[in-house]
Amino acid sequence: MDIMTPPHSPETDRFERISPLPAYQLVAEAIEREIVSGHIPPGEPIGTEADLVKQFGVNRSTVREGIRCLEQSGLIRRESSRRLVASLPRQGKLATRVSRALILHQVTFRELYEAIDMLERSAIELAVAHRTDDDLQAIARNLERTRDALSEPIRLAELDTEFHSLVAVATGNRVLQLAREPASLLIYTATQPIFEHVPEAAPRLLAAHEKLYDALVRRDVEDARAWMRRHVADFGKGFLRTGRTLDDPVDRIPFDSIFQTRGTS
Amino acid sequence: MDIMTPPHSPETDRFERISPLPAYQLVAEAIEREIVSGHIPPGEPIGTEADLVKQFGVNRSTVREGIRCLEQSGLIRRESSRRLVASLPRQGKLATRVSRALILHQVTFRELYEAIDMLERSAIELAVAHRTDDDLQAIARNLERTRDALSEPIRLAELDTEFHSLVAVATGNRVLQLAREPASLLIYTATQPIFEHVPEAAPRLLAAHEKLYDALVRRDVEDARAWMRRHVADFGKGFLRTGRTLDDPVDRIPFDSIFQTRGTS
DNA sequence: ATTGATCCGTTTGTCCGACAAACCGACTAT
DNA sequence: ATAGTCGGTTTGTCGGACAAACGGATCAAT
Repeated sequence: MDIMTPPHSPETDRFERISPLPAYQLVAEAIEREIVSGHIPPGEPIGTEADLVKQFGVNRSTVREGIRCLEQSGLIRRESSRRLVASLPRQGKLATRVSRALILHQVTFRELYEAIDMLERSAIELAVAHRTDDDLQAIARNLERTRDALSEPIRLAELDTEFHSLVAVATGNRVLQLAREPASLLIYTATQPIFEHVPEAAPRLLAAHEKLYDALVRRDVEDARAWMRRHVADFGKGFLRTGRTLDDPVDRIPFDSIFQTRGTS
Repeated sequence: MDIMTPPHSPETDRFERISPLPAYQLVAEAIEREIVSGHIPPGEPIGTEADLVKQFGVNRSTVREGIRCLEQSGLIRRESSRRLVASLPRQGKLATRVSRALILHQVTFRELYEAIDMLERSAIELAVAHRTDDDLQAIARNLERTRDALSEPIRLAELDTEFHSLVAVATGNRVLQLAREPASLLIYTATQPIFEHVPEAAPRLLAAHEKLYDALVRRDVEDARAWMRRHVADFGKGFLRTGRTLDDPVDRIPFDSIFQTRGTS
């Protein structure tokens, strides 16, 4: 992994960039600038392809290629396949992208486990500080459903994921939410087999979630962090009991459940 | 922010997706599958446009639109503007995207500050556990350069960013690296003014970095976390002294330093 | 009057064919 | 061996074209 190059290194580039970018990129950048600068607020319609052809004075094919780029980057979205509107990149899509990248880079379960340990303890700490009553209610409902699903591995895995997402929402911190989401997506695929192989996993999960809920109610940071650590450690132990080892790369088996970048959205 | 919908909810979708996706998306997905499944390893060339036209039996325009999508998502890269090759999405590009999204969603400095506090303490903790001698050397070199740049705000901001990136690299954990990078990019823009407005900021930064380095050398987790907390707190105080408040949204002033999604790469 | 069906212009997705410029590799001359 | 030339290849862009889907308006029916 290379280190991020600082945004601008004054010595290295003595001349202006000499490559006139292809027109479709110029189109994309022009529209992009209008959106990120706020001139086109989210929800506002971009013109039709014909409009853009007129405005930019380029061919329709060129406009279309530019649009594809923006569409892919999430800055424009289509309502009803007809209306192209400016849009804020959806966090779910971004997280999905990042997850996929992590898989392709073959990160190990150890990395995933360690990161989640850190991220989830951070999340619960901030959630303790910022949770509202609404957050608590949402989590309580999740606990309710979890109690009813103790014998359904698939449902349990979903509810576990949801629990941690709700905790993240309770932080009121979108930076941390977006930071932890990719890891959360990745671990989902490893969760379900645990409930199938390890009988005590389900009740332990419920117990931990309840303790975490309690800590959130009482705003007890230490307790919250401690239980989250145990909860994540439980996952680690359970994971090992499913026969895999921590140094395996996060694999590419569950593609279809992860790679829903296109589709319903 | 809405809650992440679980990867697959069995009740909701009873029928197959009925909309035959546009051909260019099918092209994109087909190639995407070949890449993520590993059939086309990174670096391997995709065919020319003419090849793809033949293989998919669609028009060249359609192929091109599909290619634009993949290019944008980072699964395809071009060597020499001629050769299209499969590629692993670069973490820098992903992080840039996420940063941009956070700006567009107008996250506040408070969110950014809290998240960084958590993420950086996590990073330093993992770095203490996993750092190699090479990591230490790289950080030592960064300290050296920092000592020489105490009176140059721009350079200091760059070196600070680099320091924390190096710590992240020292974790050996790419999940955490990718989780913290977007926040790191965002804070870079807020760092430089601090060195201009707050005289003691530079020496305090250096002192903190040196203490953190020490803690890494001695593998002292508690010390490392404590100093990181102080270091981040320093940033917070310095930030307030530049006249802004924590509840301002992270603003869109420094576009050009952030939005380098296209260009040199 | 509200509901339902029909019609027409618009917009998108796709195709075809074409051309200039840039690129690549081979070939030639020094 | 190096430099320069040349021709085929590939990309970027263009113009035009058409079917299908969509949206809105008009008209018919309850």
